Amino acid sequence: MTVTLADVAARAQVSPATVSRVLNGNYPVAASTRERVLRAVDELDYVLNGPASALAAATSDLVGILVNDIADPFFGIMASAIQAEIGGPGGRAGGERLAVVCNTGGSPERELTYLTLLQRQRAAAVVLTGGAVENAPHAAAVAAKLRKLADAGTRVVLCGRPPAADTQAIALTFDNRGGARALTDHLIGLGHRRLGYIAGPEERTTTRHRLEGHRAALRAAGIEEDPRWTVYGRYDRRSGHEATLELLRRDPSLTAIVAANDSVALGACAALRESGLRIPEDVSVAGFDDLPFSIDAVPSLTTVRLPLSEAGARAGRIAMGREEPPLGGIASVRGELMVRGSTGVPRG
Amino acid sequence: MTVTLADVAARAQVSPATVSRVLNGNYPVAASTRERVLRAVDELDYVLNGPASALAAATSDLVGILVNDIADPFFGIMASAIQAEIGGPGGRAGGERLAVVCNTGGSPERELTYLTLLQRQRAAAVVLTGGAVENAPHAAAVAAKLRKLADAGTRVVLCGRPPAADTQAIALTFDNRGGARALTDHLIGLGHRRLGYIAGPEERTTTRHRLEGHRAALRAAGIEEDPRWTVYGRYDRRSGHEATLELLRRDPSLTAIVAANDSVALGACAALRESGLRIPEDVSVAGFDDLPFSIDAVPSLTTVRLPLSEAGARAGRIAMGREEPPLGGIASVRGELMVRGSTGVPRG
DNA sequence: CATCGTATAGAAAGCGCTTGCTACTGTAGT
DNA sequence: ACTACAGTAGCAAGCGCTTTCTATACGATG
Repeated sequence: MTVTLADVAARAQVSPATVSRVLNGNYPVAASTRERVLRAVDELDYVLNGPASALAAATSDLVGILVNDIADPFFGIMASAIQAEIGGPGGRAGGERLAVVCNTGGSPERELTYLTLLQRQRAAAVVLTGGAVENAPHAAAVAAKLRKLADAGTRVVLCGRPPAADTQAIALTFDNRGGARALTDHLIGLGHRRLGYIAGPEERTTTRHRLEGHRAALRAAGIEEDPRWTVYGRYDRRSGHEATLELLRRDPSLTAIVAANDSVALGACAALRESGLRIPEDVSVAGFDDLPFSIDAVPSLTTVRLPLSEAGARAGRIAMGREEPPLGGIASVRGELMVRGSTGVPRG
Repeated sequence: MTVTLADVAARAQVSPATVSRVLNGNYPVAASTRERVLRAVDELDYVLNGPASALAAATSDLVGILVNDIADPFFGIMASAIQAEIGGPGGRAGGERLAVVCNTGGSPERELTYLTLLQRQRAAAVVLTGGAVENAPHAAAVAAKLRKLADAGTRVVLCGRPPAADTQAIALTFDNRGGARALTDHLIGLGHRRLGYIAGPEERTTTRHRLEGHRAALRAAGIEEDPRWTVYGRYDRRSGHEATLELLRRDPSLTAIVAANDSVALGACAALRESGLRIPEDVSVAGFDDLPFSIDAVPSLTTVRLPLSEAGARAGRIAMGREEPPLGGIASVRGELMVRGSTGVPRG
């Protein structure tokens, strides 16, 4: 029923081996033969059987991209950049690789499941994006899985994620600590002394690093932090909204709110506005990531720009072996402070 | 080197056939045997070889999701919902399916390439999202490909995309015409008579349908449209920004601007503000889709809410055969007008 | 006690492709 | 003219799994 290599071979009057070689182009085939084969392929409308080919060759042209939340532009932008580098030419079988993004939803189990599924498919490469979960057993399980993938010849790259110990995985990490430090330094420079902080989920590395940067800035300025000033939440606007109301309840005298990311900051802005507070006259707000919509917020959002596209593109190239990995396999990517309208000198 | 089924079989003292049956669970195996096999699997840390299994069984557990732009939350949200329905239990091999999203970047060629790649992998199902390109040869090529996929047993579902002729593909389309009509009716009801329209890329069905709805509303109200009132662009904020400046140049007397989607509307808002115009006092602005950030815009955006998650979930379920397709294989999903702060009665 | 049905396990034939090796040309080197 | 050797093409052995068909063992049945 379905057309196979053998059918093509018969039609082109050559052996299956020859057809395979024409298709994979890694063995000398006379021009006339090649043309005859290609014509047969065309006439029969032949499509290579991926699984069969992967089985025989012991490799596949699948590349996996793991993201925490595909509905979040933060990941969407990175995934897009990674995929753009991978989809291109340079591979087997006509240079096409199937770059697929897998949505873990931030769940450690799903992350592991997807890794297994990719291992099962004998993926050519895997790129993991986003912060990791700080949970020893899970981290160990992931590390073990990555090691196994690497052993099986799968290239592993981490993008915007801390290095995994005992793994040959290349890591491109964002300097979340440094960015957060710069951001809070900016606020302190404006004169703020009472700053609320809306953190992400407590168990994620990204959350911890950003919070650490924030606290380092406070400490450096000799500001003693009130435990009430930190609220943990999720990385979405809803969380920012709720957390802001909570912060306001705990300490109405706050003059600035630093959010875990831009979406959270937007939610915070909404909550402040509903509470009758002006931004930045009454309360300054800062975000993180500099997603596209941040500049359109009113007032536009002061934030830390992360080179999502650039980092993703680089990760993609490394995954394809088209760019040298950084020395030591680890590179830190810095963010850039973007001072805009949502931060100003505190009232009084 | 790598552990195979045979290794597991040897360790468990059973035949490979038995191991396979334990793993696939579709054949009676004595409890004691099953347990012995599972222990061996565990001890050897065995991972099924996907390609081999797909080859032998002539099916795979891969499900493809095609999106136009993964960095756009519109697609991210849909993809997330689809994937959530697919990743779950219910399939072969432990109920795990690899739901992968493929980013076409809106390019017809890439769309076709991905479809071929998925066909090559013998995907279990394919979900295509987003508007199609209105280009006869390409539409025919896609339809042909979809037909072939269906013939090979791949379930094909279109989500937020017009039905494909001569294809058994199930289609869940958004009622873009109706939504746009309601939106412009609302504006006209407020008293607007001079409305600018920022359309998406001219060749997409979504663009055309929304524009048609808009024009139908104008016609029904007896408003004669000035050709200068329509500008085509892309579906991003930048485009909205540029197009707005262009519209303002062409006709400074416009009192309302209807955008192709929310991102475009946000760009329009920014441009208006930069031009010293107030929203909605001087100019009203309306979007489409009701993405999460739209409610946080200042003023919050009047728009048409599309049930992205619901439609995606349904498409996912249909793709998995867990829900009956709609009668006739086609269903139209309606949007809901969300009247918010960005629209008001025109000045004067 | 012979017969049968049922539950469970194994043997073995592929699934469609890749690739190491062998075989056959024709041309170049001596 | 004879060997040597590129340049091509074919043979055939798998890759690791699924599945049909067959075999065995048992308890139930007449």
